Amino acid sequence: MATLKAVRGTRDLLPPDTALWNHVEATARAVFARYGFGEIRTPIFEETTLFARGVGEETDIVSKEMYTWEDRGRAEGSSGQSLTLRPENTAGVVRAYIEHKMADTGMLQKLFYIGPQFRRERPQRGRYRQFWQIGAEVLGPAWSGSDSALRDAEVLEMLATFLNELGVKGWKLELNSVGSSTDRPRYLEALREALAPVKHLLCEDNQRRAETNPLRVLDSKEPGDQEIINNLPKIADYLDDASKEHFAQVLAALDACGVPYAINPRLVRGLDYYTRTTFEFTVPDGSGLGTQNALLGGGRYDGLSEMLGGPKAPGIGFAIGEDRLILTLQAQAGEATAKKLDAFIAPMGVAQNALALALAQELRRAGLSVEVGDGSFRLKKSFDAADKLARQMIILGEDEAASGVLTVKNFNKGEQTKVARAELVEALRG
RNA sequence: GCGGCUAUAGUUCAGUGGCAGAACGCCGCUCUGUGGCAGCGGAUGUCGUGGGUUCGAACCCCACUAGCCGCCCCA
Repeated sequence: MATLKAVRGTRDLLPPDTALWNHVEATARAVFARYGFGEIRTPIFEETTLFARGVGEETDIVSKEMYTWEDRGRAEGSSGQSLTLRPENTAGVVRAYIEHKMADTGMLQKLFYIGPQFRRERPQRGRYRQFWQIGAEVLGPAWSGSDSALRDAEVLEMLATFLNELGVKGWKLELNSVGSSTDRPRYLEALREALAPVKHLLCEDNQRRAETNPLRVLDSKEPGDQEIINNLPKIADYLDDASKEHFAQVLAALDACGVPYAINPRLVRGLDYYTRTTFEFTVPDGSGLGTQNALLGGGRYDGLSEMLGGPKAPGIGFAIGEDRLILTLQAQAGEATAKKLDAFIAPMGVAQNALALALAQELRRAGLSVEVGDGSFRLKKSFDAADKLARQMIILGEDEAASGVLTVKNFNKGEQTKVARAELVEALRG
């Protein structure tokens, strides 16, 4: 029989790596809490329509990367809903925002999530079919200040703090403004006009993009097309006064907070819902990501709620690729080593097993991390196991059982001492 | 979805048509309550899967699967 394996693009996360995952998630929770974010958990699958309308019918994600299936209908023979494993989480959060009438509180909502997302892409390092995102969204009615540039800057400053707290080295923030929902169509029109006469000079990929998604031509790396691209209209020239002022305010607030950034006029993002501020945090080559150097991305989505049939609720959010963040931390810090237990109890002989387990129970209740050996092991084997797993080893033989005084070996100091059972917890803590 | 590279022991890898290998790790013994060193011994395994060529295939051919790299795209 063929051996069963995790399906393509999915993987198991095992100790000791999971400790790093927990550390990253705990750090995110701690940092986000300081900025007033609360956790939201949305379903892992939603109606397909949500993503089609929210993310955009024409995007690669929706047009070819979703895991979609037809659910069973209620009655025999009736067809069910089309459902989809979530390829991203912003649409789900906004759906929940609308469904639970959060707008009616009149308050700004600050929500974060941590969870798996699914996209059927060709797997690669830093790109999996089930991958984890840590994200956050700030949204609310306009009068809650949700469209304020202060929120953009706050989110970016929070991300800088988060990455610094984790010890990510060399990150770079790139940002741009893609304009409001009225600027963007005007710019797209101008872009199409400018591309029309020169389109035949572009490479095949860019010719296709010029048709389907002209913004994408801008971030093409095709060397032969750079001259044409450089002469295309700039989004900055098509921003109205309000959008320009908004972007200027974001930059001013980042300057005030000392968050370094680089403006990248070519930074466009693939999801249809982005408006005005868009951004990306990248890490340098050699950070374990190959060409997938984008650690996280995000932006403002002032019209998303309305696109989903909700009230006007401007917002800004981001998604961190947790898998990529972990790869970066591992590459920058070296291999993770398992944290050692406080003690290993080595019973000398099976006769001491029961007592050894009772001792382990006592120590564990006191909050110590403890492993128990088996009395049938030779002492040498116990030493080997103990040294790998724990900082200290407790020898429990006939003498110790009778006297109540235990032998404690400290591997770091190389010392061996006799400790009375009543003082054991204290001695092991030291 | 497209192109390239790769797949052999737990791990890292060698092996280009003739007995399946090394290092590290693992287990045992020397050594029944004091390890890490050393000596000796042992097991490593469907050579990714399936087919084909051949007297004979880890090796050559085909298909499939998976991983990696690049493209597309994105976190």
